[in-house]
Amino acid sequence: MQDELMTIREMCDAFDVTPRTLRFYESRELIFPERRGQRRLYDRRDRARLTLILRGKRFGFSLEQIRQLLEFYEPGGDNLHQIVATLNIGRDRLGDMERQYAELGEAIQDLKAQIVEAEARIAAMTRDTHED
Amino acid sequence: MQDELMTIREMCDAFDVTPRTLRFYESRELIFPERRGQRRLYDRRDRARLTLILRGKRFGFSLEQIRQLLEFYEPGGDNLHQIVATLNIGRDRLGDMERQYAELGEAIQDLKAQIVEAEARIAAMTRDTHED
DNA sequence: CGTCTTCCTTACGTTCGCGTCAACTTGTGC
DNA sequence: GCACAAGTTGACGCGAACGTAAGGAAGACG
Repeated sequence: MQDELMTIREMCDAFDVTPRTLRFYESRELIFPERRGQRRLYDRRDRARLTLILRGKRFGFSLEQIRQLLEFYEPGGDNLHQIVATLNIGRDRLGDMERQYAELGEAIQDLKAQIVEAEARIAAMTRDTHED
Repeated sequence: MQDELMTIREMCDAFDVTPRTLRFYESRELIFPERRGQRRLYDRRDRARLTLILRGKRFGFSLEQIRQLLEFYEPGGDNLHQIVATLNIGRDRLGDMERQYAELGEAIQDLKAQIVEAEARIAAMTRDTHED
């Protein structure tokens, strides 16, 4: 059961990133591809993690924040203290994301209002032009 | 009508940024405070722009993207072509933000599910411990 | 066997967003 | 008048997130 292993190039093509980026994420302990000799091989789990990494980046999270989130998505520690700790990290991140979600909603409303206004200005200008 | 002018220090205290940050934003043409002699003085408009800047940063936008957004929030050009151009920039950003909003919503749901799962694991562990 | 391609490591370079001095001007109180 | 606080302009520094070039290993192919 090879679990759909992919080479670094296949990963780059699939996710639109460079090899350098994948190696960099690995150096920061965000992904842990297998090694067949020297070569890296990425499985389903690595792809899932990379998806979350790129998503997190789009939200403006740092790689370190994302690393903590990933840690949360994978069981990790086996003792209660560890699990509670990562749970709290998850809750913190959730709080961040919910705040950001709410704020983004407002920003979208503001921007929409501005767009409507701009459209009105354009309508007025073209109307004036045609009535000239 | 002084329009509530504030010094750089008052701005820093109000927005929790450093003077360096405000001067840096100015160098990147994000804000344009008046000058009384050498000293900078910030009015209501500058504060509104700074609010949008800090908000944009929280969303992970670059200062350049934010600059374009700000350009959109202020009339700017007086000819039709200019206005249409900035309108399109605004629409692009709106699209970005709406995509991000939707994705963030999903991410929040995912994370919530993970948290519930982690809570269940903790409940099971403590129950086992107490039943020992 | 040599060559080609793909990957590897090492390491220095780059951009963004400021932090951190250093040295100078400018009101402000005493 | 003179110290002092607040502000100013360079200029260099720094961490994050990669880009990029140099040199080497390793399997595939004719």
